[in-house]
Amino acid sequence: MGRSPCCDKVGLKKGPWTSEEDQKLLAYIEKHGHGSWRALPNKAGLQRCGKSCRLRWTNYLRPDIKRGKFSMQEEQSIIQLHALLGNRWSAIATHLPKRTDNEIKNYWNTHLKKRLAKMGIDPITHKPKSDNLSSADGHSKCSANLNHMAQWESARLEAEARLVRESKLRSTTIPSNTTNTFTPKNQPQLPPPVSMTPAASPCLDVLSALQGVWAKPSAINGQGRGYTIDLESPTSTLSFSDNNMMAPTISSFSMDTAAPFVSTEASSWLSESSGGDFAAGFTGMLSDEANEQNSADRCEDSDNAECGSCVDVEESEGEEDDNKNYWSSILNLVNSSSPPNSPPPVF
DNA sequence: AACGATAGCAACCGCGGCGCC
DNA sequence: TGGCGCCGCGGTTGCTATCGT
Repeated sequence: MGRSPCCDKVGLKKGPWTSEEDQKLLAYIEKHGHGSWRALPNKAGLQRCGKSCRLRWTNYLRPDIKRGKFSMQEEQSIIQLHALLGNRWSAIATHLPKRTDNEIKNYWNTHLKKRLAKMGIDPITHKPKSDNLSSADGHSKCSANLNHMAQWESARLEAEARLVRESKLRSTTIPSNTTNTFTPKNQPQLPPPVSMTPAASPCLDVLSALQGVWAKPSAINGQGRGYTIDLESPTSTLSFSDNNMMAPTISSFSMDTAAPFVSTEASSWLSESSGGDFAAGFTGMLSDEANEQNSADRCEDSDNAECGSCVDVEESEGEEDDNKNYWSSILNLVNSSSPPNSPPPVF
Protein backbone atom coordinates (compact mmCIF):
# COMPACT_ATOMS: atom_id res chain seq x y z
CA MET A 1 0.00 0.00 0.00
CA GLY A 2 1.60 3.22 -1.08
CA ARG A 3 0.96 6.52 0.49
CA SER A 4 -1.79 8.31 -1.31
CA PRO A 5 -0.80 11.69 -2.64
CA CYS A 6 -1.91 14.55 -0.47
CA CYS A 7 -3.83 15.91 -3.38
CA ASP A 8 -4.39 15.39 -7.04
CA LYS A 9 -1.39 17.16 -8.51
CA VAL A 10 -2.80 17.35 -12.03
CA GLY A 11 -3.79 20.89 -12.89
CA LEU A 12 -2.68 22.30 -9.58
CA LYS A 13 -0.55 25.37 -9.51
CA LYS A 14 2.83 25.43 -7.81
CA GLY A 15 5.36 28.08 -7.07
CA PRO A 16 4.99 31.62 -5.83
CA TRP A 17 1.58 32.85 -4.82
CA THR A 18 -0.02 35.76 -6.61
CA SER A 19 -1.73 38.54 -4.71
CA GLU A 20 -5.00 37.41 -6.23
CA GLU A 21 -4.56 33.95 -4.75
CA ASP A 22 -3.63 35.47 -1.43
CA GLN A 23 -6.80 37.51 -1.46
CA LYS A 24 -8.93 34.49 -2.23
CA LEU A 25 -7.35 32.47 0.54
CA LEU A 26 -7.57 35.31 3.04
CA ALA A 27 -11.16 36.07 2.19
CA TYR A 28 -12.19 32.46 2.46
CA ILE A 29 -10.49 31.81 5.79
CA GLU A 30 -11.72 35.04 7.29
CA LYS A 31 -15.23 34.11 6.35
CA HIS A 32 -15.29 30.37 6.98
CA GLY A 33 -12.16 29.45 8.87
CA HIS A 34 -9.83 27.02 7.20
CA GLY A 35 -11.69 23.85 8.19
CA SER A 36 -10.28 20.96 6.22
CA TRP A 37 -7.24 22.09 4.35
CA ARG A 38 -7.76 19.38 1.83
CA ALA A 39 -11.19 20.66 0.91
CA LEU A 40 -10.31 24.32 1.16
CA PRO A 41 -8.79 24.94 -2.28
CA ASN A 42 -11.93 23.85 -4.10
CA LYS A 43 -14.20 25.82 -1.84
CA ALA A 44 -12.02 28.88 -2.09
CA GLY A 45 -11.64 28.58 -5.83
CA LEU A 46 -7.92 28.03 -5.73
CA GLN A 47 -5.96 25.78 -8.03
CA ARG A 48 -3.66 24.80 -5.21
CA CYS A 49 -2.97 21.83 -3.04
CA GLY A 50 -4.44 22.09 0.45
CA LYS A 51 -1.00 21.71 1.86
CA SER A 52 0.22 24.65 -0.12
CA CYS A 53 -2.70 26.73 1.16
CA ARG A 54 -1.95 25.79 4.74
CA LEU A 55 1.67 26.70 4.31
CA ARG A 56 0.87 30.02 2.71
CA TRP A 57 -1.54 30.82 5.49
CA THR A 58 0.62 29.75 8.42
CA ASN A 59 3.84 31.22 7.12
CA TYR A 60 2.70 34.35 5.40
CA LEU A 61 -0.93 35.41 5.44
CA ARG A 62 -1.83 34.88 9.07
CA PRO A 63 -2.54 38.31 10.54
CA ASP A 64 -0.71 37.60 13.78
CA ILE A 65 2.68 37.24 12.15
CA LYS A 66 5.48 39.60 12.89
CA ARG A 67 7.80 40.06 9.97
CA GLY A 68 11.12 41.75 9.65
CA LYS A 69 14.39 41.70 11.46
CA PHE A 70 14.80 39.59 14.55
CA SER A 71 15.60 41.48 17.73
CA MET A 72 18.59 40.70 19.91
CA GLN A 73 16.29 39.15 22.43
CA GLU A 74 14.64 36.98 19.86
CA GLU A 75 18.05 35.84 18.69
CA GLN A 76 18.99 34.98 22.24
CA SER A 77 15.83 33.02 22.67
CA ILE A 78 16.38 31.11 19.47
CA ILE A 79 19.92 30.19 20.41
CA GLN A 80 18.97 29.20 23.92
CA LEU A 81 16.01 27.18 22.77
CA HIS A 82 17.97 25.56 20.01
CA ALA A 83 20.62 24.53 22.52
CA LEU A 84 17.88 22.96 24.55
CA LEU A 85 15.61 21.54 21.89
CA GLY A 86 17.65 21.16 18.74
CA ASN A 87 15.96 21.56 15.37
CA ARG A 88 12.48 21.48 16.79
CA TRP A 89 11.40 24.66 15.14
CA SER A 90 7.75 24.45 15.96
CA ALA A 91 8.54 24.02 19.64
CA ILE A 92 10.94 26.94 19.47
CA ALA A 93 8.33 29.00 17.68
CA THR A 94 5.87 28.56 20.54
CA HIS A 95 8.25 30.66 22.64
CA LEU A 96 8.59 33.38 20.04
CA PRO A 97 5.20 34.97 19.62
CA LYS A 98 4.34 36.02 16.11
CA ARG A 99 7.25 34.20 14.54
CA THR A 100 6.71 31.13 12.41
CA ASP A 101 8.73 27.98 12.62
CA ASN A 102 9.72 28.43 8.99
CA GLU A 103 10.97 31.93 9.62
CA ILE A 104 12.93 30.84 12.66
CA LYS A 105 14.36 27.90 10.78
CA ASN A 106 15.43 30.11 7.92
CA TYR A 107 16.93 32.66 10.26
CA TRP A 108 18.85 29.98 12.07
CA ASN A 109 20.18 28.47 8.87
CA THR A 110 21.12 31.73 7.24
CA HIS A 111 22.32 33.81 10.18
CA LEU A 112 22.72 32.21 13.56
CA LYS A 113 24.26 28.94 12.47
CA LYS A 114 26.92 30.76 10.54
CA ARG A 115 27.56 33.16 13.34
CA LEU A 116 28.10 30.36 15.82
CA ALA A 117 30.34 28.53 13.40
CA LYS A 118 32.33 31.69 12.97
CA MET A 119 32.78 31.86 16.72
CA GLY A 120 34.12 28.33 16.69
CA ILE A 121 31.00 26.90 18.24
CA ASP A 122 29.39 23.84 16.84
CA PRO A 123 25.84 24.94 16.00
CA ILE A 124 24.60 21.41 16.59
CA THR A 125 26.08 20.72 19.98
CA HIS A 126 26.47 24.37 21.02
CA LYS A 127 29.93 23.62 22.28
CA PRO A 128 33.29 24.85 21.12
CA LYS A 129 34.36 22.58 18.32
CA SER A 130 37.59 21.63 20.09
CA ASP A 131 35.58 20.43 23.06
CA ASN A 132 33.84 17.80 21.06
CA LEU A 133 36.95 15.67 21.18
CA SER A 134 36.93 15.58 24.93
CA SER A 135 33.27 14.81 25.23
CA ALA A 136 34.02 11.24 26.13
CA ASP A 137 34.69 12.14 29.75
CA GLY A 138 32.89 14.58 31.95
CA HIS A 139 31.20 16.43 29.19
CA SER A 140 29.17 13.46 28.20
CA LYS A 141 27.69 13.45 31.67
CA CYS A 142 26.92 17.10 31.39
CA SER A 143 25.36 16.57 28.02
CA ALA A 144 23.29 13.79 29.44
CA ASN A 145 22.14 16.07 32.19
CA LEU A 146 21.23 18.81 29.79
CA ASN A 147 19.51 16.33 27.52
CA HIS A 148 17.61 15.02 30.48
CA MET A 149 16.28 18.47 31.20
CA ALA A 150 15.69 19.03 27.55
CA GLN A 151 13.51 15.97 27.38
CA TRP A 152 11.27 17.33 30.07
CA GLU A 153 11.12 20.74 28.58
CA SER A 154 10.56 19.13 25.27
CA ALA A 155 7.60 17.16 26.48
CA ARG A 156 6.16 20.24 28.08
CA LEU A 157 6.63 22.25 24.91
CA GLU A 158 4.87 19.61 22.92
CA ALA A 159 1.91 19.76 25.23
CA GLU A 160 2.01 23.51 25.06
CA ALA A 161 2.20 23.45 21.29
CA ARG A 162 -0.77 21.15 21.21
CA LEU A 163 -2.72 23.57 23.34
CA VAL A 164 -1.81 26.38 21.01
CA ARG A 165 -2.73 24.33 17.98
CA GLU A 166 -6.04 23.35 19.47
CA SER A 167 -6.72 26.92 20.37
CA LYS A 168 -5.90 28.08 16.88
CA LEU A 169 -8.05 25.34 15.49
CA ARG A 170 -10.94 26.55 17.56
CA SER A 171 -10.43 30.07 16.40
CA THR A 172 -10.10 29.16 12.74
CA THR A 173 -12.51 26.31 12.27
CA ILE A 174 -15.37 27.99 14.03
CA PRO A 175 -16.21 30.95 11.90
CA SER A 176 -17.03 34.08 13.73
CA ASN A 177 -20.01 36.22 13.00
CA THR A 178 -17.69 39.08 12.53
CA THR A 179 -15.82 39.73 9.34
CA ASN A 180 -12.40 39.11 10.75
CA THR A 181 -11.98 36.15 13.01
CA PHE A 182 -8.44 37.06 13.81
CA THR A 183 -8.62 40.51 15.24
CA PRO A 184 -7.41 40.54 18.83
CA LYS A 185 -10.78 41.51 20.19
CA ASN A 186 -12.29 38.48 18.57
CA GLN A 187 -9.66 36.12 19.80
CA PRO A 188 -11.22 33.68 22.17
CA GLN A 189 -9.96 33.90 25.69
CA LEU A 190 -7.63 30.96 25.79
CA PRO A 191 -5.73 29.54 28.65
CA PRO A 192 -2.23 30.94 28.56
CA PRO A 193 0.57 28.60 27.65
CA VAL A 194 1.59 26.43 30.54
CA SER A 195 4.94 28.05 30.98
CA MET A 196 3.39 31.47 31.22
CA THR A 197 1.37 30.60 34.27
CA PRO A 198 4.08 29.91 36.78
CA ALA A 199 1.80 29.76 39.75
CA ALA A 200 -0.23 27.05 38.17
CA SER A 201 2.49 25.29 36.30
CA PRO A 202 3.44 21.97 37.76
CA CYS A 203 6.38 21.71 35.45
CA LEU A 204 10.01 22.45 35.67
CA ASP A 205 10.21 25.54 33.60
CA VAL A 206 13.77 26.49 33.04
CA LEU A 207 12.87 28.63 30.12
CA SER A 208 10.43 30.64 32.09
CA ALA A 209 13.03 31.15 34.75
CA LEU A 210 15.34 32.44 32.10
CA GLN A 211 12.69 34.62 30.63
CA GLY A 212 12.04 36.07 34.04
CA VAL A 213 15.60 37.20 34.19
CA TRP A 214 15.51 38.47 30.68
CA ALA A 215 12.50 40.62 31.35
CA LYS A 216 13.44 44.11 30.44
CA PRO A 217 13.22 46.82 33.06
CA SER A 218 11.30 48.92 30.58
CA ALA A 219 8.67 46.25 30.38
CA ILE A 220 8.13 46.02 34.09
CA ASN A 221 4.76 47.17 35.18
CA GLY A 222 5.28 50.05 37.55
CA GLN A 223 2.06 49.38 39.39
CA GLY A 224 3.55 46.28 40.90
CA ARG A 225 0.85 44.12 39.43
CA GLY A 226 3.40 42.01 37.70
CA TYR A 227 5.60 42.32 34.72
CA THR A 228 5.65 41.51 31.11
CA ILE A 229 8.24 39.64 29.22
CA ASP A 230 8.52 41.75 26.18
CA LEU A 231 10.04 40.03 23.20
CA GLU A 232 9.81 43.31 21.40
CA SER A 233 6.24 42.57 20.81
CA PRO A 234 3.62 44.89 22.20
CA THR A 235 1.04 42.17 22.01
CA SER A 236 3.16 39.43 23.46
CA THR A 237 1.16 37.04 25.55
CA LEU A 238 4.10 36.34 27.79
CA SER A 239 2.97 38.11 30.86
CA PHE A 240 2.58 37.58 34.53
CA SER A 241 -0.04 39.50 36.32
CA ASP A 242 -1.59 37.31 38.92
CA ASN A 243 0.79 37.87 41.78
CA ASN A 244 3.07 40.44 43.22
CA MET A 245 6.31 39.25 41.82
CA MET A 246 9.01 41.80 41.60
CA ALA A 247 11.13 41.71 38.52
CA PRO A 248 14.31 39.85 39.28
CA THR A 249 17.50 41.66 38.68
CA ILE A 250 20.43 40.05 37.01
CA SER A 251 22.67 40.44 40.01
CA SER A 252 20.16 38.93 42.35
CA PHE A 253 19.26 35.97 40.26
CA SER A 254 19.15 32.81 42.29
CA MET A 255 17.04 29.77 42.69
CA ASP A 256 14.85 31.99 44.81
CA THR A 257 14.47 34.30 41.88
CA ALA A 258 13.58 31.42 39.68
CA ALA A 259 11.22 30.01 42.23
CA PRO A 260 8.09 31.68 40.95
CA PHE A 261 8.67 29.94 37.66
CA VAL A 262 9.72 26.56 38.93
CA SER A 263 7.72 24.21 41.02
CA THR A 264 9.05 23.35 44.44
CA GLU A 265 9.90 19.81 43.47
CA ALA A 266 11.58 20.89 40.29
CA SER A 267 13.44 23.65 42.05
CA SER A 268 14.91 21.34 44.64
CA TRP A 269 15.80 18.79 42.06
CA LEU A 270 17.35 21.47 39.94
CA SER A 271 19.50 22.68 42.80
CA GLU A 272 20.41 19.19 43.78
CA SER A 273 21.29 18.00 40.37
CA SER A 274 23.30 21.04 39.48
CA GLY A 275 25.32 21.15 42.65
CA GLY A 276 24.00 24.63 43.34
CA ASP A 277 25.84 26.08 40.42
CA PHE A 278 22.95 26.14 38.10
CA ALA A 279 21.80 29.59 39.08
CA ALA A 280 25.33 30.89 39.18
CA GLY A 281 25.85 29.64 35.69
CA PHE A 282 22.75 31.37 34.46
CA THR A 283 23.63 34.52 36.28
CA GLY A 284 26.98 34.77 34.60
CA MET A 285 25.57 33.70 31.32
CA LEU A 286 22.98 36.38 31.31
CA SER A 287 24.90 39.33 32.62
CA ASP A 288 26.69 40.36 29.48
CA GLU A 289 23.74 39.78 27.24
CA ALA A 290 21.37 41.59 29.52
CA ASN A 291 23.62 44.61 29.73
CA GLU A 292 23.93 44.68 26.02
CA GLN A 293 20.22 44.32 25.64
CA ASN A 294 19.57 47.14 28.04
CA SER A 295 21.58 49.50 25.92
CA ALA A 296 19.93 48.26 22.77
CA ASP A 297 16.53 48.73 24.34
CA ARG A 298 17.02 52.42 24.74
CA CYS A 299 16.02 52.86 21.17
CA GLU A 300 12.81 51.55 19.77
CA ASP A 301 13.90 51.95 16.22
CA SER A 302 16.80 49.64 15.77
CA ASP A 303 16.82 50.34 12.06
CA ASN A 304 17.58 53.96 12.63
CA ALA A 305 21.14 54.24 11.47
CA GLU A 306 21.58 57.60 13.14
CA CYS A 307 20.71 56.42 16.57
CA GLY A 308 23.78 56.10 18.70
CA SER A 309 22.15 53.71 21.09
CA CYS A 310 21.61 51.11 18.46
CA VAL A 311 24.45 48.76 17.93
CA ASP A 312 24.52 46.73 14.79
CA VAL A 313 25.05 43.25 16.01
CA GLU A 314 27.04 42.25 13.00
CA GLU A 315 29.38 45.17 13.23
CA SER A 316 29.71 45.73 16.93
CA GLU A 317 33.33 45.81 17.97
CA GLY A 318 32.59 44.13 21.25
CA GLU A 319 30.37 41.54 19.75
CA GLU A 320 32.95 38.84 19.56
CA ASP A 321 34.00 39.27 23.18
CA ASP A 322 30.43 39.40 24.36
CA ASN A 323 29.59 36.29 22.47
CA LYS A 324 32.60 34.52 23.88
CA ASN A 325 31.57 35.50 27.37
CA TYR A 326 28.08 34.40 26.67
CA TRP A 327 29.01 31.03 25.40
CA SER A 328 31.71 30.40 27.89
CA SER A 329 29.08 31.03 30.52
CA ILE A 330 26.81 28.50 28.93
CA LEU A 331 29.65 26.05 28.97
CA ASN A 332 30.34 26.86 32.60
CA LEU A 333 26.77 26.12 33.33
CA VAL A 334 26.85 22.85 31.48
CA ASN A 335 30.17 21.85 32.97
CA SER A 336 29.15 22.71 36.49
CA SER A 337 26.03 20.60 36.30
CA SER A 338 26.27 17.10 37.60
CA PRO A 339 24.02 14.38 36.32
CA PRO A 340 20.82 14.01 38.27
CA ASN A 341 21.36 11.63 41.11
CA SER A 342 17.68 11.25 41.56
CA PRO A 343 14.97 10.38 39.12
CA PRO A 344 12.98 13.25 37.72
CA PRO A 345 10.39 14.39 40.21
CA VAL A 346 6.88 13.39 39.44
CA PHE A 347 4.95 16.58 38.83
C1' DA B 1 27.63 47.42 -17.58
C1' DA B 2 27.87 42.54 -17.36
C1' DC B 3 28.52 38.45 -15.16
C1' DG B 4 29.20 35.15 -11.47
C1' DA B 5 28.90 34.24 -6.52
C1' DT B 6 26.46 34.47 -2.45
C1' DA B 7 22.67 35.38 0.72
C1' DG B 8 17.96 35.32 1.97
C1' DC B 9 13.61 33.50 1.94
C1' DA B 10 9.29 31.41 0.18
C1' DA B 11 7.63 27.23 -1.07
C1' DC B 12 7.80 22.23 -1.84
C1' DC B 13 8.42 17.42 -0.47
C1' DG B 14 8.30 13.40 2.22
C1' DC B 15 7.68 11.42 6.54
C1' DG B 16 5.66 10.56 11.06
C1' DG B 17 1.99 11.16 14.38
C1' DC B 18 -2.62 11.16 15.50
C1' DG B 19 -7.46 10.54 15.22
C1' DC B 20 -11.35 8.42 13.14
C1' DC B 21 -13.80 4.50 11.44
C1' DT C 1 -7.04 -3.29 16.43
C1' DG C 2 -5.49 -2.12 12.13
C1' DG C 3 -6.16 0.63 8.02
C1' DC C 4 -6.71 5.03 6.25
C1' DG C 5 -6.67 9.97 5.76
C1' DC C 6 -5.31 14.40 7.35
C1' DC C 7 -2.24 17.55 9.44
C1' DG C 8 2.04 19.39 10.88
C1' DC C 9 7.00 19.24 11.05
C1' DG C 10 11.67 19.44 9.42
C1' DG C 11 14.75 19.16 5.53
C1' DT C 12 15.56 20.74 1.10
C1' DT C 13 15.07 23.20 -3.18
C1' DG C 14 14.81 26.93 -6.19
C1' DC C 15 14.00 31.68 -7.21
C1' DT C 16 15.23 36.50 -6.51
C1' DA C 17 17.96 40.18 -4.73
C1' DT C 18 22.32 41.86 -3.59
C1' DC C 19 27.21 42.09 -3.71
C1' DG C 20 31.78 41.75 -5.62
C1' DT C 21 34.84 41.60 -9.52
